[in-house]
Amino acid sequence: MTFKLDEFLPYRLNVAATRISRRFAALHQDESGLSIPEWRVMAHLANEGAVSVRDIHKRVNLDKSIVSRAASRLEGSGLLRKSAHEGDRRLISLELTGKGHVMMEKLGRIADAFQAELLAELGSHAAGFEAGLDRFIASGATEE
Amino acid sequence: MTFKLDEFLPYRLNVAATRISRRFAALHQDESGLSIPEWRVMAHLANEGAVSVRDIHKRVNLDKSIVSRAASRLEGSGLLRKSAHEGDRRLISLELTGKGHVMMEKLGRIADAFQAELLAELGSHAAGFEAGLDRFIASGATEE
DNA sequence: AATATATCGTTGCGGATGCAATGATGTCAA
DNA sequence: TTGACATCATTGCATCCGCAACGATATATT
Repeated sequence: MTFKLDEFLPYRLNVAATRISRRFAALHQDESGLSIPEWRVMAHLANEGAVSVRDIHKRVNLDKSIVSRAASRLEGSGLLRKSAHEGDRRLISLELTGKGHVMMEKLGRIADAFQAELLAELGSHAAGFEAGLDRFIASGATEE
Repeated sequence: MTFKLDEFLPYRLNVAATRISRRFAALHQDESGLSIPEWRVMAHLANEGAVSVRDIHKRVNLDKSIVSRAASRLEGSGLLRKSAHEGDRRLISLELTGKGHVMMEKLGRIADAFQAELLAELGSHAAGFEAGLDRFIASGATEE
């Protein structure tokens, strides 16, 4: 048996992703209480303004149902607002509330600091690592 | 707002890991029917012989409960055998059956081929990518 | 205009996950 | 020896996830 799990890229990638996610969660969890899907929705809205569930679903690698439920929870917490899209009544516009913007202000800073920390850990391997990630992310992309 | 989700390493890492896992699942799923936890347990047993639930839990980044349930399913499929550890009756020895070894023979080849494919996709970035993964994997390790 | 087809968001449901008991067994110290 | 504490595997339970309906609305075709 030549195969070694420890050297298997899918396994290694999964372990690394899990650990990094946990480290990041530990940094913001107390303050934000956001789950990963909630965090992604918020982060996307912070940059994009008013957007539909479908837009987020496509841009942020989350199933429609997950975006929908995350949005409902965030609405319940007063972090975002849902409103009818004028013109196409199938769509729903999601946008951050004032409270949501305040939170994302803080989380953005925490995230930027963490990103810098990770890049420092990568050191000279950062460029190669990012390039590799790009290839793997592109490899399974849902083409449109 | 300076923060961009697309450039955020935890996000990128998660997306890459998910896509690679799906690609690998698509390669072996029809033949094996194994979930990720089941695959990890099998792969570990193929290399290590008789081992306890706890050993796998520590070596393979899975919760005890997940290992336990995966092992029960695999036992039901006739791929592994549970037996009492002589000496310490708290422990349970897990080991592949003949059928399990046959399956891992095939899966090992599939996995090796996929690994080669991924390394080819990384091309010149492979070394940097692996080095980066090493750092991130080490960074959250459960020290002992 | 009327019907068929496509798209959007939500919800149901089966299964997986993670964490905290639980019961059984081992170890250590008085 | 006895009792306190640690360790192991399993199980319960709340939650989350992914997929497949579903109802509502838009678009395309005739």
